[in-house]
Amino acid sequence: MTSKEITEETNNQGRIRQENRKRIMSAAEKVFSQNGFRGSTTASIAEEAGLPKANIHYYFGTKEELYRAVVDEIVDLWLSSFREIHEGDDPATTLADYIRAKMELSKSRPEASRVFANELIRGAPRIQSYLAGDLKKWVEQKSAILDKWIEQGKMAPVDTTRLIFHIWAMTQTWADFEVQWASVLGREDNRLEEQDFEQATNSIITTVLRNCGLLPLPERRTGV
Amino acid sequence: MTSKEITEETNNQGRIRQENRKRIMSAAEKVFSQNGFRGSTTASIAEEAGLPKANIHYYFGTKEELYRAVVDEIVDLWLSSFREIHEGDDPATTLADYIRAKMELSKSRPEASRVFANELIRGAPRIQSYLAGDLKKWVEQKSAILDKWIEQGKMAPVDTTRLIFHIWAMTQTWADFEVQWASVLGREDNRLEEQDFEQATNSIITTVLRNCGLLPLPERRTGV
DNA sequence: CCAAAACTTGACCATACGGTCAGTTATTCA
DNA sequence: TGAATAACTGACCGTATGGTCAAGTTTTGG
Repeated sequence: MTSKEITEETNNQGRIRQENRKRIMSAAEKVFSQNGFRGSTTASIAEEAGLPKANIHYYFGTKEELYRAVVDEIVDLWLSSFREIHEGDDPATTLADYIRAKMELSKSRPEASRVFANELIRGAPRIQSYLAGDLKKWVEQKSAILDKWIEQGKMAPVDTTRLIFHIWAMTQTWADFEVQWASVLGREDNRLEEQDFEQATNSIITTVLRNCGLLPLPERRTGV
Repeated sequence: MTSKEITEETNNQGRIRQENRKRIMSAAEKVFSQNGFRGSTTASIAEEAGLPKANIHYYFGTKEELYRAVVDEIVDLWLSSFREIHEGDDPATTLADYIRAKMELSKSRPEASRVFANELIRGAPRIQSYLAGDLKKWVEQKSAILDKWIEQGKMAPVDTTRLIFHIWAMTQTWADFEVQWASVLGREDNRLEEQDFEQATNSIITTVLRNCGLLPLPERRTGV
């Protein structure tokens, strides 16, 4: 929610409006995630929301406006999920926690992740300023702290910017491309299970911590 | 190209047909990658190809048919890029080579990668059989060989299936979400540069090899 | 050189789509 | 309770879209 009409956000004021906007945005997130902006129809969003089409336009004017509201909410969610990292923190714990938090998002909000992915694939016409602004700053800040940790000998030297990028790639793939991994793993209905997310989380944490010299290398088996 | 009408594939037979199909499919790949199936119009594909719209329908009947032709070609490309791995091969070299090959594809055919990504995000209605068939088999074969290497003490024990998934995630992110990384890196026109791909490739190789115990852990700096 | 086959395309059609609006019903609050 | 405000929605509109077609032009192969 970008700061707009916050006036009536509490205490029954515009209660119906709030509820219906939420309902419509939830339906829209689902439909947009499956068909992208151009491929989604206001009629199908209305159907998903269980409301007549004109109602959607009553609350959101145009399809573009509705889409922006959905994307803005997702961007806010993304940004708020970025924990603060401080110079004094423990690298291994911090990295593992961050990976867990991102995986939790992939599991709980896969549609949001896919709307975002759709937007990126299309060249991100609507979130350019977010990418080159808030997100860029966040990456620079975080990688600066990681670099400090390296200087202080708290972790091994790595390319910290790419480290962050690749953490995102590995965590988001489990939301965006769920069907691919579920199919390859032979899961029913092409949906991943609780346990798949846990196993993936562990695998990513291990990979990242080993890369940063924060986990001892496992012994190789002695040849059979 | 799925084996269809191979008869007229050489020697000027159907030369015009071949050339125009190629031209249209190339334009279609570009348009589909940006708008997905439902969001792409035959008119915009025609414009991109520099041909009248009716011409597209002359060669490909329906939009659906054209889309399938494009997706089939991409699936073939993907499958053919999977190098054979043999039990006797050297793990470090093999893994590094595979990562380089995948990154080469991300750099040279980003649109193809995005069409594929679009299809996955939508739940892969058209490539389900490929995912659960050829691709599943490929992953099982490859991870079996990696497991053998682990048994033989040639590399450290890791979750080989997730290893493969995460290599894909890290390599494809540079094609699918190029605009995100280019924006965060502050690149002009939001396009990645040659050097970005090299750096990313090195980072992924290092990450994977360290994870498998195939690269010595770098020394930590002694505290400042 | 010629006729058959392949290719080309402007004009057209039915449908789907985003969006509007006027008339109605439900809610709020003094 | 009543009047003002907010919410609701069926019917409608202009445009965009996928697809067709018939009339033409070009290419092919004997």
